[in-house]
Amino acid sequence: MLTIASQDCLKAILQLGGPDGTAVSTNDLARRLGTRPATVTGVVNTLVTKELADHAPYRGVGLTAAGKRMAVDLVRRHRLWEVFLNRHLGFRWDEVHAIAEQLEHVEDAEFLARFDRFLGHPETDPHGDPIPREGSAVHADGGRALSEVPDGFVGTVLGVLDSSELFLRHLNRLGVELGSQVVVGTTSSFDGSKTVRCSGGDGVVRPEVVWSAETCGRIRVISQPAHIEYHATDY
Amino acid sequence: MLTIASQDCLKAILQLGGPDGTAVSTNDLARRLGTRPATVTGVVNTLVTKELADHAPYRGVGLTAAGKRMAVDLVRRHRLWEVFLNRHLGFRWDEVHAIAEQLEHVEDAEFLARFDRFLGHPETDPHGDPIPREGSAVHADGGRALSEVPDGFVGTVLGVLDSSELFLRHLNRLGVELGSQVVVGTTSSFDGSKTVRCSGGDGVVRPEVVWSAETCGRIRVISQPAHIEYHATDY
DNA sequence: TGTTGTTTTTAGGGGTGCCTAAAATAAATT
DNA sequence: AATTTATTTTAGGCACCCCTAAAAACAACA
Repeated sequence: MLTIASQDCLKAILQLGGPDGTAVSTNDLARRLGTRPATVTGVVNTLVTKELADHAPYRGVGLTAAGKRMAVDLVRRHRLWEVFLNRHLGFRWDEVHAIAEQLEHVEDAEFLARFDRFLGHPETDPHGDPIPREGSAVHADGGRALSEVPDGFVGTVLGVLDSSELFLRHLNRLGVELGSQVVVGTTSSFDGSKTVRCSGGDGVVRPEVVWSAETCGRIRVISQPAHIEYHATDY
Repeated sequence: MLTIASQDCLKAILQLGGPDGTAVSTNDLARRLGTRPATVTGVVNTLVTKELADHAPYRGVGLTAAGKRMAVDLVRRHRLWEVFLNRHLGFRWDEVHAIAEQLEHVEDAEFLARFDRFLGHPETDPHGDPIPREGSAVHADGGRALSEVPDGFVGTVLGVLDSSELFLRHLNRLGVELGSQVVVGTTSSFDGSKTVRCSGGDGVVRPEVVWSAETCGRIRVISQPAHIEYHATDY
């Protein structure tokens, strides 16, 4: 049985190291976990003892196979809870993360199996991130960043590359949701910002507005015919 | 913020001390918490420091007003989770307790408010125990033990006075559920056992069987007309 | 009252997770 | 290559929770 601090650390190593398992610095871990580098060293040592992590001093931390399995499972639980919070309790996508943080540490296998069934075996969380199946790895995301698409692009929002509350609240203000249809107008060669026309989840199209390069770089889209109607009143 | 061990201790003091707040011995607490008396003394000291408990050495432990408020809230959360596990995930009443133990420590107020609404503001848990409203005290149970009723009694199972897995599984074997109709035949003056005819939640009546005094003393019933039909095939 | 037996606390020690401050190492710059 | 800067670890403390063993307090009974 791992302590909560250890579990959080495991998950942070996975998330900062990316899918290929790049070694992560204790400094970055400390920032992510809201603690001090010295503390991280301590927690990492306990993980190394349990053979869940590798640690070459001054070279960064990585996960062993067993560690990765546990971390992925933690991500799975976290995202299942996010689905519950969003779909059944009506929390917005910028609110679900913090609460799921508390709930993800429930370990009971039978509970998780039934909970997953109750939710209908969802494939993605409210941010569009894939929910790994039991014992499997996190699969690739699919789609690409909105900042990469050409002018005139028409597609759908699949997910975000930044699930921070700050960014998600920004998207709420812009009216972007998962499944929103987007139509890109032009890109500024000065600052990379784009003019975008976007529909909400209800299909209502908003006037064309400018999205910053920072925003576009964090929105994951897939190209596909959009069902956007242009209303005369928008002009 | 209290640690989980402290919260468990707080709840145990409430439950062992009863509604009137009788002082509880550290020995009893240790048994209930699955730990040692010396450990309990330590945890209780931290609770006293936080002004959540009173402790007169060798005289037992009690709760302050603030401590009781927190303990009742913990009970409330525990029972809400039990309702979810039973109603939405299909766990039996003997299974819900252990899992709810893990879930009850989630503190987020907004989450709890919405969770309660999602469940439809339930009044009792799967064992028939009342769910205290936010900030309120646990109300009295109502009904009486089956061991107290006269021969010929007809009534309904309101709840149990012992929610241990062992006892609940015993009731499953007997086919007793919340809302079961019971008809008492006769009582043995030798060992206090009773002959009882009982219906399941589906209304199907089983043959008359003998329930031990131990069993009868732990089932809470209320007198009311039962809708039990006597089938000839039972004889 | 004194003795016996139970209950409860104190004493001492281990593990984890958190901190700050200082030392050690690595990286960057001159 | 030497020095400066940034990163990371070690060192030393504190709090909490857990244990066992021993001492102290209480309760019951002769």
